[in-house]
Amino acid sequence: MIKAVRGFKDLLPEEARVFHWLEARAREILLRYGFSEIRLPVLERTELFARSIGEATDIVEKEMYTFVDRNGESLTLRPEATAGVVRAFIEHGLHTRPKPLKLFTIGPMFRHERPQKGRLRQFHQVDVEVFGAASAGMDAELVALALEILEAGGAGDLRLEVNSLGCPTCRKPYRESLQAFLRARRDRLCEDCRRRAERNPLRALDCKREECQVEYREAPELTAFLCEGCREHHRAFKAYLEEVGLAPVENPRLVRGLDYYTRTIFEIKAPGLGAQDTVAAGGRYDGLVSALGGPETPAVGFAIGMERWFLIARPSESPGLSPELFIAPLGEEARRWAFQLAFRLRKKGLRVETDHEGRSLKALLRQANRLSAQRVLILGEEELRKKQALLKDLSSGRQIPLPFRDLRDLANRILIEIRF
RNA sequence: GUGACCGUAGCUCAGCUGGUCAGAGCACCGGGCUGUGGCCCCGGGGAUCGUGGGUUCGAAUCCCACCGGUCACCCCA
Repeated sequence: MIKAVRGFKDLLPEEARVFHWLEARAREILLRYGFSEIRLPVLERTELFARSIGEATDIVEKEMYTFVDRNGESLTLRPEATAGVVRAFIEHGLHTRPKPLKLFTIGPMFRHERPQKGRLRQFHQVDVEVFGAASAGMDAELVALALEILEAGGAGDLRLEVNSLGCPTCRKPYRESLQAFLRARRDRLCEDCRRRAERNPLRALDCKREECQVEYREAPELTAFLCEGCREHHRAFKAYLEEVGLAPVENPRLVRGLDYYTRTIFEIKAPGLGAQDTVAAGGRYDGLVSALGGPETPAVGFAIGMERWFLIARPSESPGLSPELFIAPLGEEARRWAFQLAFRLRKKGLRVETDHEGRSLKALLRQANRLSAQRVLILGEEELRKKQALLKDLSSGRQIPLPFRDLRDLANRILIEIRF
């Protein structure tokens, strides 16, 4: 049997319905916040991700679906959405649009990781980006937006963690100081942290090992290195949140797996999700647009992981719509009528089901019942001869005769009977 | 990439000290009710027992490898 590729999952009707409902909640709120949807390709040049996410990140080093196209260029299935949005922003000169420019996109992302709860190789994100807004107010607005979307999906019990990564000016001395600190303790750190110390020292602070965390208690904190501008930005960001009653938890250890972030970063976690408890995460990336060749443009964004959101969602009722009428034809001639009736009635906007397989009346009624059809039109040879069909109400069990002159007339009478 | 646990019908599982062991419930289809659903009763279809090796007279049952699933590490949405 050919099975789905590892980490790639089918969404069966019941799940697809919930996903759809979640997306609808997100779109609704995003439009209210003034965002416009853009749709982007799933495939980009590998170089785009290498340059934006960072060469030395796990994503780029070992998690991308990269292949060489027939014409010899290296392409990659997008592991995240921001790079593509920024690429489109630059490519289409969107910087000429009124600022701030608020965009969102929803779709699949691909990362070759070992699947587990809340982590698939093809997963979906609601990705939200704002270009041309430099101040902390927008950062706070996005946090509020993310929380509102998640809650609209029925997610409760969320924890908001924030931190500031500073800007290149203040991060550089911090990085050096941290690196010196790590090197001094080299032999007491785990293997991973020794590696991180050289490649990406910030990441060491996020280590899960108790032994390492003990060492890091004395580690220099970025907060102490923040420049005046970054310090003020972060203060204002938190103040905005507190003013609307959102309580951010300051987490100086919070870092990002993507190198492009500056200043504000935040994560929204949900207990109960297991090890992968981040449902949404984002931050500011003021340097990325220019780094990719666009005009100097401040930007902030975040992404919600659909699958994780799904796990904590409590969808309110959205049952599939049941048929208003089930036509139960008996015999070849009746089936031809049923086909035509269904065709006409559906065009009139009625939800109609019928059967083409020539099943017994008993089977047809069973099917109608299973579909939760409201009524059944029984149309057999006898009814055709007498020009009188039977319309049965499935909940009461009552059935009434429905006399007719011809097919068109029958369709009209059914419509009247059901609509009025 | 590493580790632990798991892998029998579409689903949930029983069988597993090797010898009618290929079963049950649900679901599906049909019959009882020659043209009337939901309940009940009866019947039917559907499984190379994850795959491939090995041990044995004999393996779903024991061993090995691989594949897949789950969770954790890692990483992240």
